Amino acid sequence: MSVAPTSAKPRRSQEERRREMRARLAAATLESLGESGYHGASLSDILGRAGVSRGAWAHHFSSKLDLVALAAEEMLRESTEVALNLVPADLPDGDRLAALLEATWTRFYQGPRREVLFEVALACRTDAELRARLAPVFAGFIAAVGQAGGRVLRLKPGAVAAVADLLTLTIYMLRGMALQEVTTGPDGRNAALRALWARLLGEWVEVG
Amino acid sequence: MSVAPTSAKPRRSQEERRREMRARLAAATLESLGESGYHGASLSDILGRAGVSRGAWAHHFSSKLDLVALAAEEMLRESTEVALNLVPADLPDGDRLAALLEATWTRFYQGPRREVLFEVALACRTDAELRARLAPVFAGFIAAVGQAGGRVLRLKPGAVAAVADLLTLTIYMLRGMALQEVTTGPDGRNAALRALWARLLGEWVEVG
DNA sequence: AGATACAAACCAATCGGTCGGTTTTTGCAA
DNA sequence: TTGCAAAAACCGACCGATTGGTTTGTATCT
Repeated sequence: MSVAPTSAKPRRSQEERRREMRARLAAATLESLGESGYHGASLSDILGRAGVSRGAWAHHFSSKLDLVALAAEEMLRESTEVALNLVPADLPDGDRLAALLEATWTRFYQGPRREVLFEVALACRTDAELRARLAPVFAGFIAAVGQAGGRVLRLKPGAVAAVADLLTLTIYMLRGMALQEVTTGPDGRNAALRALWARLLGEWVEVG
Repeated sequence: MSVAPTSAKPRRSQEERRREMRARLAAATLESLGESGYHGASLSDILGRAGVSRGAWAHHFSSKLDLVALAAEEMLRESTEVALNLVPADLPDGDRLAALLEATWTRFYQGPRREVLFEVALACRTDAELRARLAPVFAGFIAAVGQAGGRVLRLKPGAVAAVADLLTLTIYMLRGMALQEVTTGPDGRNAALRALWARLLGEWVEVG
């Protein structure tokens, strides 16, 4: 009787294996990066989380940096995707500008991704090789945010500033706020500050 | 003939020795942190820069964290001092708000201190002991900036926001801008953005 | 004399990375 | 379809280098 594999015989294809292994390692890397920081995310720690042997890792990656870079690239590319697919129609009526700001905040500057983002960005400063690999992806993300913002926002008549500039200021502001929360923990007053910023911003632009 | 010490006999007092040694180590620590990041600032690297033996270090500090914390504390306290002594009279006439913003930028978010500040702040996230030691000093710095700002800025009639909130938004903005430059290098366009922000801010507050 | 400041050899633990060997999948020839 | 060798996936022991930290001994100051 040629039965189907009973239990321990998944018979996965090599490509399937490869993809799953790399994904598992990348996920564990992000987890370790977020939990222990770039400084504490040792290879042993990552491999332990992923339940992957050293040999397997070596088979798929040429160095630790190679793994970290891939994980960061994947995360950034996903964020870029999200930014590009931002559609104003999804926003509720009423104060749409505030809603947009809030959406941007929760999407990009909250949750475990935020910690990883800061860790990796800062690590790029002192690691030329990592910077070389991630710079284009970072740039792509920034460009996507700018593109989405320019598509969604419209300058009010009489405004004295360009949409792109106001957008950059907004991103800087959110980023500084996020860094604050990374260091000191979440702070409820920041939500009020975002609302305030939306109100100020509303003097110059509107969601269209 | 009891001559004065000819050359290799400085005869420094113990307190003098102690202070100089600790200062030298702290300076080397900041240098290493700025150049190599928290991740790369090893004890060997620091001691090498300072030209200090391992034994001497151990005599003055109980651990690496002890040294790093002291160095960061000193730097933050100095910044706090600077913030507290901020006097609007020093500002030139003309666009005083823009001048104030620019002064804040160059004082706190430019130069080697900035890098160290980010490295240490981020390290605090994943190192509870470091965070415990530096949290009060960080808080003191923030409070000093707020106090100085509140003393220098005056709300214009009809403004809809509190000075403190606008101040916090400004700090967040500068911080996000600084983080950008940390990762991607200095960018001339940011100066124009600061000028723009000063103009927008001028709608609500004035330097008094 | 006694304490403090400093130096250098030394230590276990951990780091990223390598290496020989085993298991699983695959492509091709019989 | 089956047999089988090459290729790819995977494992864990092992490696030299480096980490933060200790220890033992000497010089300098009080």
